[in-house]
Amino acid sequence: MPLTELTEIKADFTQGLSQISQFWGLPKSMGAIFAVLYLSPNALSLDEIVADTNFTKGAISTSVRTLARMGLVHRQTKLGDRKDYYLAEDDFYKSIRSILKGRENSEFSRAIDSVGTTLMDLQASPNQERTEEWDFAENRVAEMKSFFDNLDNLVRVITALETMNQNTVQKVIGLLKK
Amino acid sequence: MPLTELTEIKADFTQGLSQISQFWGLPKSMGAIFAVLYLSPNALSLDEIVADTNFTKGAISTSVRTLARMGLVHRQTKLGDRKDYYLAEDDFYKSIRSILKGRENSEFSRAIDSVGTTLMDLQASPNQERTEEWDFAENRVAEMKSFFDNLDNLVRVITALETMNQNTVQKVIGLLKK
DNA sequence: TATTTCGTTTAGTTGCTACTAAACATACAA
DNA sequence: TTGTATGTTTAGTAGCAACTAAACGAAATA
Repeated sequence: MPLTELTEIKADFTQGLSQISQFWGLPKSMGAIFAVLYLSPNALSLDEIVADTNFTKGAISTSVRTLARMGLVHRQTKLGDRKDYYLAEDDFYKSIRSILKGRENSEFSRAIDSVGTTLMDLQASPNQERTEEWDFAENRVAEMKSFFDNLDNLVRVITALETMNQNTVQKVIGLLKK
Repeated sequence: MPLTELTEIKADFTQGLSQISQFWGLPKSMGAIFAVLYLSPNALSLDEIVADTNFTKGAISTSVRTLARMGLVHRQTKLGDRKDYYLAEDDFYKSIRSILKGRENSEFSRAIDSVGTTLMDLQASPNQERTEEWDFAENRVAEMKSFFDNLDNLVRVITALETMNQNTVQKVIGLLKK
């Protein structure tokens, strides 16, 4: 039996995005915030988001700011109004690029870099110290690094795209299908 | 100053993969286990992994099993030997496909599905109940669903690939570059 | 049968992080 | 000035998930 009340449906949708958010290791509140903004025709103030999500103002304040930093929502200000208003980004492809762009600064890239330094450590060894195990490790790490470099390259290209849409994805799919 | 001892270098590498693992919301132990297996020329028993990682047997037991379920490591048994031996998958592209395959069962796809049911709920409304807000929400959710469908399609194609390697990635990059 | 050797399961602990509640800061208005 | 409306920061809490330690089970061996 389908839901009939719009508020019910919205709540359900919000719940769904919260789970997705959680799945990706992000706070549930971020998914919830995005959901209510995404379904709202007009930009919402912080307090309105609070009312729609049942989180506290403090939680919304911080979560909505990181959402804005990720480019998933946009902050608006109206003249003569001290409130901030928030709007959901509705171009998901743009969002993806925006998220990927933030990757350089992250803890993740630092960890990736460590693979590179490990490789350099292994390569820096004088030849007489070489053992089979050493060579094996060096080869393995070299393979991993080239894999990461490949991915990094892919991400770089994607973020550089000025447009990415269904069409782009379709083309990629077509290419992969052979 | 580069590290000189192989054990030091290995420890450093293990540490790096642990962080990466953690970054993706996985237990650090999984990254550590994969690291020691990946650098080992021969398959390792559970106790050997324990010795190399400083985790307890219980933790290794469960983590290595989920790694195996994800297809990132492989369990081996030798005749006349009760021990299990584990080997790291070294084809990362294969690993990616393997991971993506496990996605259908996951909590994630259930959440994705909820977007679809939300859309159906919205579409099931009799026309006289329609409001601007309702229509807006319906359009938005429809857009999101089509985005997810696109992604799903992409993943489906990728998992269906019999081979994926640097070459494939290069082709995709070439296509994206224009 | 008892004993050893392996892997698994369980009960309990720890640590992390999202969240709440409330204090705080800032700007505007009266 | 005091008061009011906003957003931010902080201190504390609660819940969760990874991990430890230890009990358990199962299989081989004696």
